[in-house]
Amino acid sequence: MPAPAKVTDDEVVAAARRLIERHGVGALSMQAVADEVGVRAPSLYKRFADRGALLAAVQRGVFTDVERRLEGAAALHTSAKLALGSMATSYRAFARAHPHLYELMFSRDVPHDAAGDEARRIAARPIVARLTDWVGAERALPAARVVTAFVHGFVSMELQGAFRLGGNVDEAFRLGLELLVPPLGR
Amino acid sequence: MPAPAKVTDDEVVAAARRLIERHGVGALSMQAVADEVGVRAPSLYKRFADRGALLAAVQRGVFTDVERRLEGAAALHTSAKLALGSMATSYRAFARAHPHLYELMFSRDVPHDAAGDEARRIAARPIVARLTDWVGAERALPAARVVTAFVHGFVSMELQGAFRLGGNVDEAFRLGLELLVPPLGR
DNA sequence: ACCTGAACACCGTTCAAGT
DNA sequence: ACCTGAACACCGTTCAAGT
Repeated sequence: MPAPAKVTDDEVVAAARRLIERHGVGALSMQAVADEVGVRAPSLYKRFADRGALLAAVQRGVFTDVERRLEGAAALHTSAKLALGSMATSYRAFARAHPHLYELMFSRDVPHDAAGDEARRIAARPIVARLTDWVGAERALPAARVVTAFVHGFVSMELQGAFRLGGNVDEAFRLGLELLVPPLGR
Repeated sequence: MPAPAKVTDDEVVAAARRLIERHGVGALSMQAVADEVGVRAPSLYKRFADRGALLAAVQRGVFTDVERRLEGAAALHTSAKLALGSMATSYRAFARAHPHLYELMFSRDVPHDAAGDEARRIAARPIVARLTDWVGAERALPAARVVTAFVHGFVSMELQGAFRLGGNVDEAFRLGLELLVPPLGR
Protein backbone atom coordinates (compact mmCIF):
# COMPACT_ATOMS: atom_id res chain seq x y z
CA MET A 1 0.00 0.00 0.00
CA PRO A 2 2.43 2.68 -1.12
CA ALA A 3 1.66 6.33 -0.60
CA PRO A 4 2.63 8.27 -3.73
CA ALA A 5 5.46 10.78 -3.32
CA LYS A 6 4.05 14.29 -3.37
CA VAL A 7 7.32 16.01 -4.19
CA THR A 8 10.82 15.32 -5.44
CA ASP A 9 14.04 16.15 -3.63
CA ASP A 10 14.76 18.80 -6.23
CA GLU A 11 11.42 20.49 -5.60
CA VAL A 12 12.19 20.67 -1.89
CA VAL A 13 15.62 22.16 -2.56
CA ALA A 14 14.14 24.65 -5.01
CA ALA A 15 11.48 25.69 -2.48
CA ALA A 16 14.09 26.12 0.27
CA ARG A 17 16.26 28.17 -2.07
CA ARG A 18 13.33 30.40 -2.97
CA LEU A 19 12.56 31.02 0.70
CA ILE A 20 16.20 31.71 1.56
CA GLU A 21 16.47 34.09 -1.36
CA ARG A 22 13.46 36.01 -0.05
CA HIS A 23 13.95 35.97 3.71
CA GLY A 24 17.46 34.78 4.51
CA VAL A 25 19.00 31.63 5.92
CA GLY A 26 18.03 32.44 9.50
CA ALA A 27 14.36 32.64 8.59
CA LEU A 28 14.25 29.24 6.89
CA SER A 29 12.18 26.83 8.96
CA MET A 30 11.29 23.28 8.04
CA GLN A 31 7.66 24.30 8.51
CA ALA A 32 7.98 27.02 5.90
CA VAL A 33 9.60 24.62 3.42
CA ALA A 34 6.88 22.04 4.07
CA ASP A 35 4.13 24.61 3.50
CA GLU A 36 5.82 25.79 0.31
CA VAL A 37 5.81 22.29 -1.22
CA GLY A 38 2.45 21.21 0.24
CA VAL A 39 3.56 18.57 2.69
CA ARG A 40 3.88 18.23 6.47
CA ALA A 41 7.20 19.06 8.12
CA PRO A 42 8.03 15.53 9.31
CA SER A 43 7.91 14.25 5.73
CA LEU A 44 10.98 16.31 4.87
CA TYR A 45 13.04 14.07 7.13
CA LYS A 46 12.47 11.16 4.73
CA ARG A 47 14.50 13.12 2.20
CA PHE A 48 17.02 15.13 4.23
CA ALA A 49 18.59 14.02 7.49
CA ASP A 50 18.00 17.41 9.06
CA ARG A 51 17.83 21.14 8.36
CA GLY A 52 21.61 21.28 7.91
CA ALA A 53 21.51 18.67 5.17
CA LEU A 54 18.81 20.61 3.33
CA LEU A 55 20.81 23.83 3.62
CA ALA A 56 23.87 22.00 2.34
CA ALA A 57 21.96 20.83 -0.72
CA VAL A 58 20.84 24.39 -1.49
CA GLN A 59 24.39 25.62 -0.95
CA ARG A 60 25.80 23.12 -3.43
CA GLY A 61 23.35 24.39 -6.03
CA VAL A 62 24.47 27.96 -5.42
CA PHE A 63 28.12 26.98 -5.81
CA THR A 64 27.28 25.35 -9.12
CA ASP A 65 25.55 28.50 -10.33
CA VAL A 66 28.46 30.66 -9.26
CA GLU A 67 30.87 28.45 -11.17
CA ARG A 68 28.74 28.80 -14.29
CA ARG A 69 28.63 32.58 -13.94
CA LEU A 70 32.38 32.87 -13.44
CA GLU A 71 33.00 30.63 -16.42
CA GLY A 72 30.68 32.75 -18.51
CA ALA A 73 32.33 35.98 -17.42
CA ALA A 74 35.82 34.66 -18.14
CA ALA A 75 34.87 33.25 -21.53
CA LEU A 76 34.49 36.76 -22.91
CA HIS A 77 38.22 37.43 -22.59
CA THR A 78 41.44 35.88 -23.77
CA SER A 79 43.62 37.99 -21.49
CA ALA A 80 43.89 36.49 -18.01
CA LYS A 81 43.96 39.95 -16.49
CA LEU A 82 40.70 40.97 -18.13
CA ALA A 83 39.12 37.60 -17.40
CA LEU A 84 39.91 37.96 -13.69
CA GLY A 85 38.45 41.45 -13.58
CA SER A 86 35.35 40.24 -15.37
CA MET A 87 34.92 37.32 -12.96
CA ALA A 88 35.35 39.60 -9.95
CA THR A 89 32.73 42.01 -11.26
CA SER A 90 30.34 39.19 -12.08
CA TYR A 91 30.81 37.65 -8.64
CA ARG A 92 30.09 40.96 -6.96
CA ALA A 93 27.00 41.43 -9.12
CA PHE A 94 25.70 38.02 -8.09
CA ALA A 95 26.20 38.84 -4.40
CA ARG A 96 24.35 42.14 -4.75
CA ALA A 97 21.52 40.56 -6.70
CA HIS A 98 21.15 37.62 -4.27
CA PRO A 99 22.53 38.71 -0.90
CA HIS A 100 20.84 35.90 1.00
CA LEU A 101 22.20 33.22 -1.32
CA TYR A 102 25.61 34.81 -0.94
CA GLU A 103 25.22 34.64 2.82
CA LEU A 104 24.38 30.94 2.49
CA MET A 105 27.70 30.23 0.76
CA PHE A 106 29.53 31.19 3.95
CA SER A 107 26.91 30.48 6.58
CA ARG A 108 27.88 28.68 9.77
CA ASP A 109 24.44 27.07 9.68
CA VAL A 110 25.63 24.82 6.87
CA PRO A 111 27.56 21.83 8.19
CA HIS A 112 30.85 21.13 6.45
CA ASP A 113 31.15 17.91 4.50
CA ALA A 114 33.11 16.50 1.61
CA ALA A 115 30.41 17.25 -0.97
CA GLY A 116 30.29 20.88 0.12
CA ASP A 117 34.06 21.23 0.03
CA GLU A 118 34.08 19.76 -3.46
CA ALA A 119 31.34 22.10 -4.68
CA ARG A 120 33.19 25.08 -3.21
CA ARG A 121 36.40 23.99 -4.89
CA ILE A 122 34.63 23.67 -8.22
CA ALA A 123 33.11 27.14 -7.87
CA ALA A 124 36.62 28.57 -7.48
CA ARG A 125 37.97 26.56 -10.41
CA PRO A 126 37.50 29.17 -13.14
CA ILE A 127 39.67 31.57 -11.14
CA VAL A 128 42.32 29.00 -10.34
CA ALA A 129 42.36 27.78 -13.95
CA ARG A 130 42.96 31.25 -15.40
CA LEU A 131 45.65 31.97 -12.86
CA THR A 132 47.37 28.64 -13.55
CA ASP A 133 47.50 29.44 -17.26
CA TRP A 134 48.84 32.88 -16.49
CA VAL A 135 51.34 32.54 -13.65
CA GLY A 136 51.93 28.77 -13.52
CA ALA A 137 50.70 26.08 -11.15
CA GLU A 138 53.24 27.04 -8.49
CA ARG A 139 52.10 30.60 -8.00
CA ALA A 140 48.41 30.08 -8.85
CA LEU A 141 47.36 28.95 -5.34
CA PRO A 142 48.59 31.96 -3.33
CA ALA A 143 47.44 34.26 -6.13
CA ALA A 144 43.95 32.75 -6.07
CA ARG A 145 43.83 33.12 -2.30
CA VAL A 146 44.76 36.77 -2.47
CA VAL A 147 42.26 37.61 -5.17
CA THR A 148 39.36 35.64 -3.68
CA ALA A 149 40.09 37.03 -0.22
CA PHE A 150 39.87 40.59 -1.51
CA VAL A 151 36.75 40.02 -3.57
CA HIS A 152 34.95 38.05 -0.87
CA GLY A 153 35.97 40.50 1.83
CA PHE A 154 34.91 43.50 -0.21
CA VAL A 155 31.55 42.01 -1.17
CA SER A 156 30.73 40.75 2.29
CA MET A 157 31.60 44.06 3.92
CA GLU A 158 29.57 45.85 1.29
CA LEU A 159 26.53 43.64 1.94
CA GLN A 160 27.06 44.06 5.67
CA GLY A 161 26.69 47.80 5.20
CA ALA A 162 30.28 48.61 6.19
CA PHE A 163 30.79 50.95 3.22
CA ARG A 164 28.10 53.50 3.91
CA LEU A 165 30.36 56.42 4.81
CA GLY A 166 30.10 57.95 1.37
CA GLY A 167 32.76 57.90 -1.33
CA ASN A 168 32.67 55.84 -4.48
CA VAL A 169 32.40 52.15 -3.63
CA ASP A 170 32.72 50.95 -7.23
CA GLU A 171 35.93 52.91 -7.53
CA ALA A 172 37.36 51.31 -4.39
CA PHE A 173 36.57 47.88 -5.82
CA ARG A 174 38.35 48.75 -9.05
CA LEU A 175 41.30 50.16 -7.10
CA GLY A 176 41.71 46.88 -5.22
CA LEU A 177 41.60 44.81 -8.38
CA GLU A 178 44.01 47.19 -10.11
CA LEU A 179 46.49 46.92 -7.26
CA LEU A 180 46.21 43.13 -6.92
CA VAL A 181 45.78 41.62 -10.36
CA PRO A 182 48.29 43.15 -12.79
CA PRO A 183 51.34 42.63 -10.53
CA LEU A 184 50.55 38.92 -10.30
CA GLY A 185 52.01 38.59 -13.81
CA ARG A 186 55.22 39.92 -12.20
CA MET B 1 10.13 46.41 49.19
CA PRO B 2 12.98 46.36 46.70
CA ALA B 3 14.57 43.12 45.60
CA PRO B 4 18.35 43.59 45.49
CA ALA B 5 19.98 43.32 42.05
CA LYS B 6 21.86 40.06 41.78
CA VAL B 7 24.05 41.11 38.87
CA THR B 8 25.17 44.16 36.95
CA ASP B 9 24.73 44.73 33.23
CA ASP B 10 28.48 44.35 32.77
CA GLU B 11 28.46 40.94 34.45
CA VAL B 12 25.74 39.78 32.08
CA VAL B 13 27.69 41.04 29.06
CA ALA B 14 30.88 39.40 30.34
CA ALA B 15 29.08 36.10 30.87
CA ALA B 16 27.56 36.22 27.39
CA ARG B 17 30.95 37.02 25.90
CA ARG B 18 32.52 34.08 27.73
CA LEU B 19 29.86 31.72 26.42
CA ILE B 20 30.16 33.03 22.87
CA GLU B 21 33.93 32.72 23.01
CA ARG B 22 33.54 29.08 24.03
CA HIS B 23 30.61 27.87 21.94
CA GLY B 24 29.83 30.44 19.27
CA VAL B 25 27.08 32.97 18.68
CA GLY B 26 24.57 30.39 17.50
CA ALA B 27 24.84 28.45 20.75
CA LEU B 28 24.16 31.44 22.98
CA SER B 29 20.78 31.07 24.65
CA MET B 30 19.27 33.40 27.22
CA GLN B 31 18.94 30.35 29.47
CA ALA B 32 22.68 29.71 29.30
CA VAL B 33 23.47 33.34 30.12
CA ALA B 34 21.01 33.30 33.01
CA ASP B 35 22.55 30.10 34.41
CA GLU B 36 26.03 31.57 34.05
CA VAL B 37 25.16 34.62 36.16
CA GLY B 38 22.86 32.81 38.61
CA VAL B 39 19.52 34.32 37.67
CA ARG B 40 16.37 33.21 35.83
CA ALA B 41 16.08 33.91 32.11
CA PRO B 42 13.18 36.39 32.32
CA SER B 43 15.25 38.66 34.59
CA LEU B 44 17.61 39.37 31.71
CA TYR B 45 14.84 41.25 29.95
CA LYS B 46 14.93 43.90 32.65
CA ARG B 47 18.43 44.75 31.42
CA PHE B 48 18.38 44.02 27.69
CA ALA B 49 15.38 44.40 25.42
CA ASP B 50 16.05 41.05 23.79
CA ARG B 51 18.78 38.63 22.74
CA GLY B 52 19.81 40.93 19.91
CA ALA B 53 20.43 43.82 22.29
CA LEU B 54 22.61 41.61 24.48
CA LEU B 55 24.60 40.42 21.46
CA ALA B 56 25.01 44.03 20.36
CA ALA B 57 26.45 44.95 23.75
CA VAL B 58 28.98 42.12 23.54
CA GLN B 59 29.83 43.12 19.98
CA ARG B 60 30.54 46.72 20.99
CA GLY B 61 32.98 45.43 23.61
CA VAL B 62 34.77 43.35 21.01
CA PHE B 63 35.07 46.35 18.68
CA THR B 64 36.61 48.33 21.52
CA ASP B 65 39.15 45.59 22.16
CA VAL B 66 40.04 45.37 18.49
CA GLU B 67 40.59 49.11 18.34
CA ARG B 68 42.96 48.86 21.31
CA ARG B 69 44.89 46.02 19.69
CA LEU B 70 45.25 47.84 16.39
CA GLU B 71 46.39 50.97 18.16
CA GLY B 72 48.95 48.96 20.10
CA ALA B 73 50.24 47.25 16.97
CA ALA B 74 50.55 50.51 15.08
CA ALA B 75 52.27 52.31 17.95
CA LEU B 76 55.37 50.18 17.44
CA HIS B 77 56.09 51.80 14.08
CA THR B 78 56.59 55.28 12.69
CA SER B 79 56.37 54.15 9.06
CA ALA B 80 52.76 53.97 7.88
CA LYS B 81 53.60 50.98 5.70
CA LEU B 82 55.00 49.00 8.63
CA ALA B 83 52.20 50.12 10.92
CA LEU B 84 49.59 48.84 8.47
CA GLY B 85 51.33 45.48 8.17
CA SER B 86 51.55 45.23 11.92
CA MET B 87 47.87 46.05 12.35
CA ALA B 88 46.88 43.48 9.72
CA THR B 89 48.93 40.78 11.41
CA SER B 90 47.56 41.67 14.82
CA TYR B 91 44.00 41.66 13.50
CA ARG B 92 44.52 38.23 11.97
CA ALA B 93 46.03 36.94 15.21
CA PHE B 94 43.00 38.13 17.16
CA ALA B 95 40.64 36.37 14.76
CA ARG B 96 42.57 33.12 15.03
CA ALA B 97 42.75 33.32 18.81
CA HIS B 98 39.04 34.17 19.20
CA PRO B 99 37.22 32.88 16.13
CA HIS B 100 33.79 33.07 17.74
CA LEU B 101 34.25 36.67 18.79
CA TYR B 102 35.43 37.44 15.29
CA GLU B 103 32.28 35.80 13.95
CA LEU B 104 30.23 38.02 16.26
CA MET B 105 31.71 41.16 14.70
CA PHE B 106 30.01 40.30 11.40
CA SER B 107 27.10 38.18 12.58
CA ARG B 108 23.66 38.72 11.09
CA ASP B 109 22.24 37.85 14.51
CA VAL B 110 23.34 41.26 15.77
CA PRO B 111 20.83 43.96 14.84
CA HIS B 112 22.31 47.09 13.32
CA ASP B 113 22.01 50.30 15.27
CA ALA B 114 23.77 53.63 15.59
CA ALA B 115 25.84 52.55 18.62
CA GLY B 116 27.11 49.50 16.75
CA ASP B 117 27.96 51.51 13.65
CA GLU B 118 29.86 53.97 15.82
CA ALA B 119 31.80 51.20 17.60
CA ARG B 120 32.66 49.63 14.25
CA ARG B 121 33.84 52.97 12.93
CA ILE B 122 36.04 53.49 15.98
CA ALA B 123 37.56 50.01 15.60
CA ALA B 124 38.63 50.94 12.06
CA ARG B 125 39.97 54.32 13.14
CA PRO B 126 43.61 53.31 13.69
CA ILE B 127 43.76 52.11 10.08
CA VAL B 128 42.00 55.14 8.66
CA ALA B 129 44.16 57.48 10.76
CA ARG B 130 47.45 56.02 9.54
CA LEU B 131 46.27 56.05 5.95
CA THR B 132 45.12 59.67 6.26
CA ASP B 133 48.57 60.68 7.50
CA TRP B 134 50.18 58.77 4.70
CA VAL B 135 48.09 59.33 1.55
CA GLY B 136 45.87 62.25 2.57
CA ALA B 137 42.21 62.46 3.56
CA GLU B 138 41.04 62.23 -0.04
CA ARG B 139 42.60 58.87 -0.81
CA ALA B 140 42.39 57.38 2.69
CA LEU B 141 38.80 56.15 2.40
CA PRO B 142 39.16 53.95 -0.72
CA ALA B 143 42.56 52.80 0.54
CA ALA B 144 41.08 51.77 3.89
CA ARG B 145 38.28 49.93 2.13
CA VAL B 146 40.71 47.99 -0.03
CA VAL B 147 42.98 47.03 2.86
CA THR B 148 40.21 46.08 5.27
CA ALA B 149 38.38 44.15 2.56
CA PHE B 150 41.46 42.05 1.88
CA VAL B 151 42.29 41.44 5.52
CA HIS B 152 38.71 40.65 6.54
CA GLY B 153 38.17 38.45 3.50
CA PHE B 154 41.39 36.56 4.06
CA VAL B 155 40.76 36.00 7.75
CA SER B 156 37.14 35.00 7.36
CA MET B 157 37.94 32.53 4.58
CA GLU B 158 40.77 31.15 6.65
CA LEU B 159 38.49 30.64 9.65
CA GLN B 160 35.86 29.15 7.38
CA GLY B 161 38.40 26.51 6.35
CA ALA B 162 38.62 27.65 2.74
CA PHE B 163 42.44 27.53 2.74
CA ARG B 164 43.00 23.88 3.51
CA LEU B 165 44.34 22.81 0.13
CA GLY B 166 47.95 22.98 1.27
CA GLY B 167 50.43 25.68 0.43
CA ASN B 168 51.72 28.35 2.76
CA VAL B 169 48.83 30.41 4.08
CA ASP B 170 51.02 32.91 5.94
CA GLU B 171 52.90 33.55 2.74
CA ALA B 172 49.68 34.23 0.84
CA PHE B 173 48.67 36.75 3.51
CA ARG B 174 52.05 38.50 3.21
CA LEU B 175 51.75 38.47 -0.59
CA GLY B 176 48.39 40.22 -0.44
CA LEU B 177 49.68 42.91 1.91
CA GLU B 178 52.81 43.37 -0.17
CA LEU B 179 50.75 43.85 -3.33
CA LEU B 180 48.22 46.18 -1.71
CA VAL B 181 49.99 48.39 0.79
CA PRO B 182 53.20 49.78 -0.72
CA PRO B 183 51.56 51.03 -3.96
CA LEU B 184 49.07 53.06 -1.92
CA GLY B 185 51.88 55.57 -1.37
CA ARG B 186 51.88 55.86 -5.18
C1' DA C 1 7.03 3.24 0.49
C1' DC C 2 5.76 7.60 1.80
C1' DC C 3 2.83 10.67 4.68
C1' DT C 4 0.79 12.20 9.00
C1' DG C 5 -0.63 13.62 13.90
C1' DA C 6 1.03 13.64 18.21
C1' DA C 7 4.58 14.34 21.14
C1' DC C 8 9.28 15.92 23.15
C1' DA C 9 12.81 19.05 24.28
C1' DC C 10 14.20 23.50 23.66
C1' DC C 11 13.93 28.18 22.16
C1' DG C 12 12.76 33.65 22.98
C1' DT C 13 9.67 36.34 25.24
C1' DT C 14 5.65 38.19 28.21
C1' DC C 15 3.44 39.06 32.42
C1' DA C 16 1.16 38.76 36.69
C1' DA C 17 2.57 37.83 41.25
C1' DG C 18 5.95 37.83 44.77
C1' DT C 19 9.45 40.34 48.03
C1' DA D 1 12.74 47.98 42.09
C1' DC D 2 14.11 43.63 40.77
C1' DC D 3 13.19 38.60 40.56
C1' DT D 4 10.36 34.57 39.60
C1' DG D 5 7.10 30.76 37.91
C1' DA D 6 3.94 29.99 34.62
C1' DA D 7 2.59 30.41 30.18
C1' DC D 8 2.67 31.28 24.89
C1' DA D 9 4.18 30.70 20.31
C1' DC D 10 7.49 28.65 17.71
C1' DC D 11 11.38 25.82 16.70
C1' DG D 12 13.77 20.95 15.04
C1' DT D 13 13.08 16.35 15.37
C1' DT D 14 11.22 11.47 16.46
C1' DC D 15 8.04 7.87 15.92
C1' DA D 16 4.13 5.02 15.92
C1' DA D 17 0.18 4.68 13.11
C1' DG D 18 -2.09 5.24 8.83
C1' DT D 19 -2.69 4.28 3.58
